[in-house]
Amino acid sequence: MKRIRIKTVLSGVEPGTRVTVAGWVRTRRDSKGGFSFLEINDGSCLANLQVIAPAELDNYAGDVLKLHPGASVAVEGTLEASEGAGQAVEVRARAVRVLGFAPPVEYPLGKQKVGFDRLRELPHLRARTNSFGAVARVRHLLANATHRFFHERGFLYVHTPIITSSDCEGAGAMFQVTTLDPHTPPRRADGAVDYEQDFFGRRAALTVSGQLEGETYACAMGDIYTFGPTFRAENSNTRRHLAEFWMIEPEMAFADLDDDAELAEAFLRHLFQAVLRDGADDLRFFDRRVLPGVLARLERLADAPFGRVTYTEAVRLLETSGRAFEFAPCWGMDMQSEHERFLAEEVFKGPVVVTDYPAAIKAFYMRRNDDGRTVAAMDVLLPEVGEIIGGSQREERMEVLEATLRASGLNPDEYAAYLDLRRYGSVPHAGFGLGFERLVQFCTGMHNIRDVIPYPRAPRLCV
RNA sequence: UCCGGCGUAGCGCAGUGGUAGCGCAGUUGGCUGUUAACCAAUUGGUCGCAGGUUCGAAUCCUGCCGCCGGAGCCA
Repeated sequence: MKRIRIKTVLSGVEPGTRVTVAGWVRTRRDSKGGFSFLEINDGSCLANLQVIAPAELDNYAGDVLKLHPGASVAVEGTLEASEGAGQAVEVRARAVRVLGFAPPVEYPLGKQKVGFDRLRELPHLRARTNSFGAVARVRHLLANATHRFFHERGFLYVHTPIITSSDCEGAGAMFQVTTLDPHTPPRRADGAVDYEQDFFGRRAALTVSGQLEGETYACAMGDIYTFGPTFRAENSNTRRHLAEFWMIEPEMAFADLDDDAELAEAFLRHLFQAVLRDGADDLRFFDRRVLPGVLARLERLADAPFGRVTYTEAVRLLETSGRAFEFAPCWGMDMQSEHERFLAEEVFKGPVVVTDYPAAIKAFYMRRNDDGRTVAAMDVLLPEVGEIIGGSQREERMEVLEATLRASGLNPDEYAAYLDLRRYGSVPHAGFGLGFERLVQFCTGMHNIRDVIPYPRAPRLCV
């Protein structure tokens, strides 16, 4: 079918031009003046295209008057300046071809309001709503802006594995991958399941992070990034967690924590500017219908310089703030979200990078600082959301890394490959991780993370 | 996982012990270059499931299931 997208039609096609558009009917209004109005949406943009379907059409009574929300049509006609007030242009149809009717009694997305909860039960249809169409477009923009940003800076996109051998991933809750029969798995003499007979000859699971594999490529290619799905089997029931989510993880060789923080700041600013530039219509929709103020928030952040503070200074700021927190701040604690928000919203009044956390509350791979009690870690905190990025300079000194592994109760033998990077031509390197859905959540103002990914997976949710 | 809230018509909701309601959608009719169209009529419910208290339960109690919010964990 030779069709033109509605986005294109609405962005400057000359009145008088013959066009063919195709899409789904949002609403139909009949006029006794001898025609019907059809509002058509094809997903290319938020706006609908108004179609004038004259009663003279052969199939007016037979088809057009039977169109309801959800029906699909192809319309051939002429673009005209609109006589009505709601739109600049409209298409006067010479032919309306029905591709598929949508029975109004059955179709769940009519003209009535449908809540996000209900739409979550209809993942195959919810992209046809204004909200989820807008989310899908913004999500695409952000993904595209991510690749552009790293490509322009010479970062290599590395595809890290989805299935990993669990031995090397630490103790997080993982989804096991197996082809063994769960009822009658092969057993070893001691009664344990014999994973040597499993598909991979050993236990395997879905990845929780591409970082370790990303580091191996950074320690050969220089600057790399990963952008792929990750999986956590934790029983988290919150509006900020998914069992399957996408993560962006850059990793830079010959880089320290300062380089890392600079990259994070430039990256976020690039993303905000890209979505403001290319997603303006959708952002206005979110600002109007989802979260008033989300647009101004993005505009503020797109140019705001990031604050910078060490964890130790941050705790002092919290302690001397005079603010009564639910959890009293003290050195050594993990920062609560109330603390993070206070720092970003009231102290720095903008994004802030907190660095050099206590070693005790951070992962084994983060580089020990000379003070012996902190590590070169950073979190980027945003107003109103808290942490959006977590990163660190990695420990590149083999003896220190080995000692930390042991102290963490981990077996260095299982990290042989990771240690090899330090054994052979070790270099300082640093990176961070950004949860993509939380970024989409932040930019759209959508409240629940399950509504910014097409098919959300969470405890008891795999529709 | 813990705490709190909710579950009533296709959808969004009201109804705190006495015959189950409103709005939207649907259907029918009317009207109109309409645009969240409007006006009138009308269809539609085993009140999440199971048990209990009571003359009587959507309403009170217990258990279960599901969803939402907050917390923890984190991204």
